[in-house]
Amino acid sequence: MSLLTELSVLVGSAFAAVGVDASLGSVVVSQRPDLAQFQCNGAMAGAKQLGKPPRDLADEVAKRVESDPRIRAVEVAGPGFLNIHVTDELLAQWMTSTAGDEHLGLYQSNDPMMVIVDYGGPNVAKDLHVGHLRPHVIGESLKRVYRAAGHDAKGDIHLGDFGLPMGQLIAAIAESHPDLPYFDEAATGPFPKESPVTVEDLQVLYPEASGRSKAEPEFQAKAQQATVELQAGRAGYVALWEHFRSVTLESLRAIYARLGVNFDLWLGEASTGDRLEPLVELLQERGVAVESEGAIVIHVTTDEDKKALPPLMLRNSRGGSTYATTDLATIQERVEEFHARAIVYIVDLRQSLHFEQVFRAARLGGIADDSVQLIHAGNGTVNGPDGKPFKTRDGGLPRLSGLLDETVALARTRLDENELALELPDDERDEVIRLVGMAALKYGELSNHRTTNYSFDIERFTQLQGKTGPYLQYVAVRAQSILNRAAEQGLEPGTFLPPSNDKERTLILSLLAWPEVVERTLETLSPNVIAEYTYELATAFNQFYDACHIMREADAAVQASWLGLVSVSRLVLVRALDLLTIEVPDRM
RNA sequence: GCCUUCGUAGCUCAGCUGGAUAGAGCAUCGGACUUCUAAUCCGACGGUCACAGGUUCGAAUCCUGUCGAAGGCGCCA
Repeated sequence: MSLLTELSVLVGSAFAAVGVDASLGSVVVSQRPDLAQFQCNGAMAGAKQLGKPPRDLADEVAKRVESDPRIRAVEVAGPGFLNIHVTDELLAQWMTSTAGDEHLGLYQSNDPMMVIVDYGGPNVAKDLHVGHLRPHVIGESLKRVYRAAGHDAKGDIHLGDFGLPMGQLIAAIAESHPDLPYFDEAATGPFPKESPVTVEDLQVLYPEASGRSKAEPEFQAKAQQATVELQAGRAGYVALWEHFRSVTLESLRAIYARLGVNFDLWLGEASTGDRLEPLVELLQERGVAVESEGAIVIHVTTDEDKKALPPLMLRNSRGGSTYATTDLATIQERVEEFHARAIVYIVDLRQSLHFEQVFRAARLGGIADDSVQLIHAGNGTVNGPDGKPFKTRDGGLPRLSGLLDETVALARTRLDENELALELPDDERDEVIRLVGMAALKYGELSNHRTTNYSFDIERFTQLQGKTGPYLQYVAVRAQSILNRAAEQGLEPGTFLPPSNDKERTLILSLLAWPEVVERTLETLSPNVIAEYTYELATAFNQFYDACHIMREADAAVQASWLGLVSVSRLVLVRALDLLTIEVPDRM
């Protein structure tokens, strides 16, 4: 329950009483704060149903609503807007219940779902680059939002550890180090525990091998052969592949620790290996998968399509699986083993067609029925500050780890320049700088809508003022600082009094809007809704802070109520930032 | 060629699924510190929402077309 729901119920019953649908009574935060706190636009639509002028209907509803003791005033404006003001007492009541609620008013789903959030998808042997930032941060955020709404969400890294690239690596190493035991066809193991290659080696090897594969048909054939044998379970190849996987994961874990990204499942494409054959057979039995031009495909076009979609390639003409196959098998795995009721993919929008094919195939083949939501929550691309695709001077993509270093270094420069946090011990200050850097980066990322192609401008993101991560951390820390100071004087947050000025009212209204913010984030699957909100809340708090000098307040009851406001403001802000994967230091 | 997404202030972006006078940040100009952390707050300037039609009480939002941008289009992932 939230204040908005309570009001919607009230206004809805008034609509029902005059003979139209109660759902017309949906109350939203006013778009004109100068005119009202809340508004309802239902009269315009309802008037059509009743065949009477909207203002007449609005007047009737207003009359019923304004007699309610919780309502201070209702006005009808324009074509039939209901402008609603609630009593200050109601606001105080809601602050009391919000402060006493461990979820701070957030709806907890009464039908919790198992949600698998698939984000990241880094590839074995490839370093993370700037482009990986988006899905990782958005995915981690959405996973937390699902949890905050009472769902059981798991993040799956879905490692790219399958297919031709693996064969290319094996073929390359077979050429450069033919004496290694992994290449003895008869060998069954055990093989050395130590990896023959480091992750750095792989990062050099992979682009080479991939390039050669395109240019040299002979090498390509070897790579394809190795891929097939690896998938068939040749012991030496499997052992070598496991090394690729483990050295890659080790380096990934380090960077995820810095980023604050946590996966619950460390599965990959290859973990579906045992499912591929039976899946293809099953889909053939069901008549969904058919032979075409030497391959096995699933036709996914429907009559409603303007243009035929390419069929999903289940097995290519060489007998190999594609990533469509593994993605389909992964859906099966998630449904059967994890009982997923929603699978959310945070993957580049450019893969839209692929997911459309896979989702349709999953429905057609009965892999996931309609009780399982399949969602491609695609993300846009990252551009450089010039608005063009992000590239380094040599044309490559900047490495993510380097980018993190750069960001933290810039955060340090900012703090140094402004002579901030100088009183902190060195190690604490270092940690603050790290958190400030990460906040800058993540807020810069998440304040954009998920689908936009945004300009990555670290100079702008690390600004300490304006709509940035560091600003939001600062506000939360400032709130904490007041609470600390109050506690030193033995002052505690107390009973919420009805607000006595507009800054206070605005702050309370902002705090009480939090449940709908999370709700809407879940509807749009875009964390920028929360990012936008944190800035609004922070601004409302700062205005309150500016207008109401808490420590200097003479009236002890008012002071205690204000301290309560500070406390809840800080809690909501910190919670909201946590959903954006942003951490707030104790002081800064 | 076909399909998809996008085009909002000088710059970077929001815009709560069709509502009132389209909002922020940055930049520019001006104001507020004997401070509960000024990393703040207040004000000013800045828009034919790419363009043209249409749908209706009402359109940045929905439909059609034009121009422009990015991306995708069976055996890579």
